[in-house]
Amino acid sequence: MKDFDQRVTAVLRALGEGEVVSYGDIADDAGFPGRSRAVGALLSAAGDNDDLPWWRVVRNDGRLATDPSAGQAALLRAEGVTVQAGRVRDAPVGRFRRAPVTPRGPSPSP
DNA sequence: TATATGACGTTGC
DNA sequence: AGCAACGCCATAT
Repeated sequence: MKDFDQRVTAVLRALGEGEVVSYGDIADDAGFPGRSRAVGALLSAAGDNDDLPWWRVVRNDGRLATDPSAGQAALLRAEGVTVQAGRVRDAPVGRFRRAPVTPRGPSPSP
């Protein structure tokens, strides 16, 4: 196991409920800035490994990582994250590392 | 070893 | 806001 994998895995396991981060943020926190794509490859290799909260990982734009078939939207909603049109809305778009999820219902009036 | 592919990110239009 | 092109890194063939 490479240090990269070990680090990324640790960061993922450190995430809590409703905490959504992007690939780039994970790589950055793991100490490997710029390897966002490598994180995706790692999760891809992990596959159905439930030990890793892959569903809490989204794109930097807030869009879901995998296809809707993966059920990532449902998993995120189960943790209190608001997903609309395949996109996370509980966090500021751009760089939302450990975005604090606002547990509330339908109130889209920022 | 070289080429192609992809669970990404940024920039430009 | 959305879409296309380029760049970057790791795997697979």
